[in-house]
Amino acid sequence: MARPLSEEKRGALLEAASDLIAQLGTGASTAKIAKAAGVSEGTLFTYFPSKDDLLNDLFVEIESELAQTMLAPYPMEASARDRLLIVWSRLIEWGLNHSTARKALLQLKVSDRVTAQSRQRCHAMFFDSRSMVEQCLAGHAAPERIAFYIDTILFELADITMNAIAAKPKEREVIQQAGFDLFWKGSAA
Amino acid sequence: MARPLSEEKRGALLEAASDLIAQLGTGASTAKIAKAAGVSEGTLFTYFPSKDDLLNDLFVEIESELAQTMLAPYPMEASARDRLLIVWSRLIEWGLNHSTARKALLQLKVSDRVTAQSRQRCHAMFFDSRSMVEQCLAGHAAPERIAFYIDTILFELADITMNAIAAKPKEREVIQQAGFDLFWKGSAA
Amino acid sequence: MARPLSEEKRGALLEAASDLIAQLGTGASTAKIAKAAGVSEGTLFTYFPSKDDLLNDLFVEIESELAQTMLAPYPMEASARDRLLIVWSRLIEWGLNHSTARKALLQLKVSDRVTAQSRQRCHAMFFDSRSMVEQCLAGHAAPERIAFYIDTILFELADITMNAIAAKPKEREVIQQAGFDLFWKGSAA
Amino acid sequence: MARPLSEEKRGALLEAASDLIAQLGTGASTAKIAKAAGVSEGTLFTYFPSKDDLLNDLFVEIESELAQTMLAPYPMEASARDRLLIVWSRLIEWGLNHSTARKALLQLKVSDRVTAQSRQRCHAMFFDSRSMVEQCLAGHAAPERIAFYIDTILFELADITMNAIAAKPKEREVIQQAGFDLFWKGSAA
DNA sequence: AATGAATGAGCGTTCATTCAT
DNA sequence: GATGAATGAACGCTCATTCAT
Repeated sequence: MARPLSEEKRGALLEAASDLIAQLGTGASTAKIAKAAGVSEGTLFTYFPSKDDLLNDLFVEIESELAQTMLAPYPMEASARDRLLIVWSRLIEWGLNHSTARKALLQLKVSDRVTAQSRQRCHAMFFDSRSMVEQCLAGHAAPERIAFYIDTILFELADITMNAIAAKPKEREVIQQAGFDLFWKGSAA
Repeated sequence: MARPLSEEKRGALLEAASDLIAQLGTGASTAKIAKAAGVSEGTLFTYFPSKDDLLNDLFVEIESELAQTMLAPYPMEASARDRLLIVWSRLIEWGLNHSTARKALLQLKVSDRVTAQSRQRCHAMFFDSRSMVEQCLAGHAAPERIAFYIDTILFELADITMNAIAAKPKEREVIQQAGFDLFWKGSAA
Repeated sequence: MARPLSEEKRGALLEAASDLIAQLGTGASTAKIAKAAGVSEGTLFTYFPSKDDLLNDLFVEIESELAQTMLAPYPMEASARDRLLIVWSRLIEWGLNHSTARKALLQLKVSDRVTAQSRQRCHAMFFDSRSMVEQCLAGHAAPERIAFYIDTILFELADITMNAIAAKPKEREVIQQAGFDLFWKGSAA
Repeated sequence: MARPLSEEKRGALLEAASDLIAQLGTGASTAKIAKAAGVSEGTLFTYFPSKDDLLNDLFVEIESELAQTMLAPYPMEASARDRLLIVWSRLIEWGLNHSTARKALLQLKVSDRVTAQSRQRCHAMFFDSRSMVEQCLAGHAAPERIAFYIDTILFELADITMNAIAAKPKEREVIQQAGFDLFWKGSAA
């Protein structure tokens, strides 16, 4: 009976990959990643058959964490705007608390080594959150534009806003609010 | 005397670099770029002392083209909204007409091989366009947020919009308008 | 665990380097050296982090072998002149038996890629031999010139002598003796 | 009628080559040498068909200058020892006054790109000086060893002595004398 | 004759991956 | 399962030399 794969090592590898990819881009070498994770070069390949697999798994892992965060319960009695504001705040907060992961994600999104399939898988993980936001926008935005606001604008606008906050951390409150206002007012029918 | 540097070859190299970087990221090899440009590997380095120089020059080149496009005259008698709509349309049109350049730009922006200095140089090239947009927003948006709307939101939102259009080219008109509306309504005081 | 570094391969690399550097100078390529050693190009760099390291290690290695040879016991009852003659003979013999190593050494000494530190390390390895020679010269040479004779003249004169022998191997005995006589008589007070 | 080759440019190229080879070894690039000489890369090759030719011509040039120096008249009435001392002094003085040329020479001697023919040509240039030294040693050294002393020892010993002086310039007088004494006393029959 | 752009082989080095231990 | 030595194809870049100007 062989030794089982250690979840701990897998995690260390993903974290090391996240750090190094954030820093150096997807060109970060497997040797460096393995070393940063405290395992040998060969071990990386028992957890991820190839570097592409590591990249894709990392992408899914990070998106998955974000999706989990978004899934936390929302106060159902709050107004649509207020619930959407919570979505917005969670997005921003997660990004600021996971800035390396976010940087890594940026690199991964832009790389053609992350497959369409991985992207699709991640998209699916946001199904519930998406539905929730859909409800929030239901009475507020033009129905035919709702898909555009959610799928195209919301997350990307949050990303932009986070970049602005990252550049001027002291103005976080103001920028965060300005970003939300832009989205809310801009999406009004 | 001797043979003069050929602007044609320089152009071919930049174009080849643009294509391959759009496709493969900044990891695209100088050998491939030279081959695609129809010159020998060594020749690349007579035009660009190093790959980093090529990357930076390409970045500046692309941004410069975009900046030129934005600089074309605007009808001074048009309303603020209409003039901003022209800005928006030019941005989108340029992006759609130069989709590889835009993809390459995306990769370059995300790479730390493009220096702060190059980014600064490009930022400066948009000074006039920026002033113009500032005037458009003057009576429309809250004064303290105008900088945020221009420096952080406008171009990035256009990028997002272009991505959406690229994914669904048939809905171009609709998406382009939805993006503009979001910006205009969202930025109203 | 894993495969241990093979002392055999390291040796083969150093020997191949010695041969090729003797022949072609320090410009001998790592690819040629690896091939001559029967390992792949990459393997060279698992044994020596860089070509400079290889060069320095080789320098130290060769000097070390020579130093070992010189360290063999000397008949304590022999006269100063006779003991010095043994030093001289060992020097010449080593040189003739290791003519490629000696040629390589010549190239390495002349290269600025061999660091001051490596040279210092090697100098130190001859400390005991140096002391012995010092004793031999003690009653024979002018005290203020002993350092000059040892540090500057002895080894270099042996080198010159070896070159002469290499050019006319048949006259080895005569040349070897002539070289020694020059040193012994020339250094007399 | 084509433009004649300029002796000035040829000289500048040889001098630049001397400097750079002294500094960087024979690996110094033709481009750097041309630049240092203030001519274009291509021009180097109208004066020297190949880098090997440049190397060989430089070797001959430097040796030739030294040979010229040695050829200056000697006081015929002086004793053999005194005349030999003049030879020795000129050798040392030339070396100290032309330290870059000497360093370059060292690199060239050790390189297999300098052909046996070039070496032979240089050897021949010292014919007269050699005869003169031969006369000086005639009544002093064992006849069968005179060739060894002249061809093998004299110049090389001077080289060694110069290195020692270069390392400790303040002790020039002492070292220069010690070197000569070693040669004179060492070569006595 | 002079120039320097053009060339492609070669350089030292890195890399993802394999496999003996 | 874990290790890290082994591999050889690429990589970015340099070079001696050629040749259009």
